[in-house]
Amino acid sequence: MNQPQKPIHFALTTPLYYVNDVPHIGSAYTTMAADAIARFHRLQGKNVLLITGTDEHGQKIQRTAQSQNIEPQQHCDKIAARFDDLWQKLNIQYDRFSRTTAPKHEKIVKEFFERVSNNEDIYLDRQQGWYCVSCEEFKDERELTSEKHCPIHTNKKAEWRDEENYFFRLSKYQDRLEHLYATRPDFIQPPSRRNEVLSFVKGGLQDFSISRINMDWGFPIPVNPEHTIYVWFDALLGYVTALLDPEDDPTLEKALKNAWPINLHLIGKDILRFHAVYWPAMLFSAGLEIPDRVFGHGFLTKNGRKMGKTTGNTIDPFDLVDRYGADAVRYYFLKEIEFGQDGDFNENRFVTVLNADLANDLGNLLNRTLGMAKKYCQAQVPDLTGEAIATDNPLKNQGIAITPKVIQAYEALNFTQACEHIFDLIRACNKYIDEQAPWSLYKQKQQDRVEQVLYAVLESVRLSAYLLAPIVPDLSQKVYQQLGFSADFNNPTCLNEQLQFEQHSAWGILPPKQVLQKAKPIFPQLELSEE
RNA sequence: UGCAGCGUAGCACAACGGCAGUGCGCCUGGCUCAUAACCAGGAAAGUGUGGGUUCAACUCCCAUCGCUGCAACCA
Repeated sequence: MNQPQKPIHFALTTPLYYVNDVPHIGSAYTTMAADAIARFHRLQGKNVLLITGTDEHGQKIQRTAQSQNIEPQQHCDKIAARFDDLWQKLNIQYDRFSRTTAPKHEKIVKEFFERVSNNEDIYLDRQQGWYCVSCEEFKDERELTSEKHCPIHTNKKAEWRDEENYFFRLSKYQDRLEHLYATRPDFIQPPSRRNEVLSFVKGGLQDFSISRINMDWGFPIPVNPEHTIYVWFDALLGYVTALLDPEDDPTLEKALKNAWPINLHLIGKDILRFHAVYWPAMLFSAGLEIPDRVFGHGFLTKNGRKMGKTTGNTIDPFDLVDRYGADAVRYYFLKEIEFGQDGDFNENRFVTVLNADLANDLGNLLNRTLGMAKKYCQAQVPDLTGEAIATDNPLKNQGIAITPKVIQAYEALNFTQACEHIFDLIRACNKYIDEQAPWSLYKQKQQDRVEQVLYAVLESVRLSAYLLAPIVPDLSQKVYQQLGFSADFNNPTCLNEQLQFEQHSAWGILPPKQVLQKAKPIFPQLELSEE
């Protein structure tokens, strides 16, 4: 028998990214945030399931593949691999990579469709109108430009379509959705996004089409193979398929057995409606529970301007990681951009922020302190414990105070605030060293005081690194290593065995006389590199 | 056009109706343990604009300008 699995305590998803093109910075942003949240929960000893993946069906994919003279599946495989590459580079620890072209996914979609259909929520109707292939959507005539071009894809002409489609009876769920929003005010976050959804729903819901005709890259509608299931109905269910263990039969029952409902869907604000309106309605129809929370984060700009391939104003995530490293990229986007709001990427600012926080405030702090420990304490942690440090020691007090604040910030997905609390402590350490001037105390032969000071600083650095680990795991790892720990923040087993939260999130646990390693800059100062 | 939000030092953000703060940058000084680092002091906004309520307004109200988001199937 297999060992009984620990139940999932926290399941979260990124979107299943559309494989129309190689991953862009927006996908990376969502995924970095998701990974930080996942790591935060794992740090607390929870069994976490982080789901990401790719959405691979639709006419756009079909046509893209065609234009390159390859099979759609070949194209999908190629692009999906690129996503995975980027996640490796960014040190993303996902648990499931769900692809909508997976055979087991088809089974799940079919079963789900039948449930919804049996509930009489699917019907056939005629749809006429202008269709943008790039959006895979029907457009209102008034939305289009005078040349009948889609407003989003201004280089593409919309096509006139007159076809029969299957529709999902979204309108039926108007009341239940409104009740959901009213009774669970935290379901949609942040509040500004919630308001948008509320006002949208208040305007009255119309049924939406869930199939396309004349398109074969996708799953056929079970009752009518002439029709292909439209991307959203298919893609959202990828979250369910992802829950299947490898040995499971692909049934809804199996999929939902241990991690349903999902605790958090993390998405960009552009796909909020699908997750906050369509998705819960689909789940209502199928009789499934609703996820706990949907968080729509903001969009990124570059140098204050909208990003876009047509304007050439883009950020290549691969290039950014290659030039600056995963921790730097993760830190900038999570700390420097308020999560939920739009934010800007500016390379100048990127470099100054990283140098100020990671190289100078934190990196140099560790470096200078280890230097003193080597000179004054034989490269060992002073023979003290946290308890031996005076109760009025400012670092001790601040160290004790920050953990609950940081936890709260992480739980609210407020990475900026979590970092700010941590860096308050780090800056306090630098100030404390200056005030205490251990080098003078040493010359005055006040060894006891030197040791008190260094212990308090080393321990505060340790705590800071521990609390930063969800955001900059490799950096935290280096700090811990130099402080004489062997545990690895990237290794889940270590988290449970050597880095337990109750112990390491407390101030004062640095083991007396632990042998310190050689000081080596954990984060070298960056220089603004040429693009 | 309708609904929502935003507009605060050079930049990015903060401020239960009660002395407008923080980080980056800038100037001056200090220190020497340290990654030209760190610490201290300073210059710099009177809060888009015009009214109103109040003993007191960045905060509440009205108007106005500017920007952003949403308004049916777009990461």
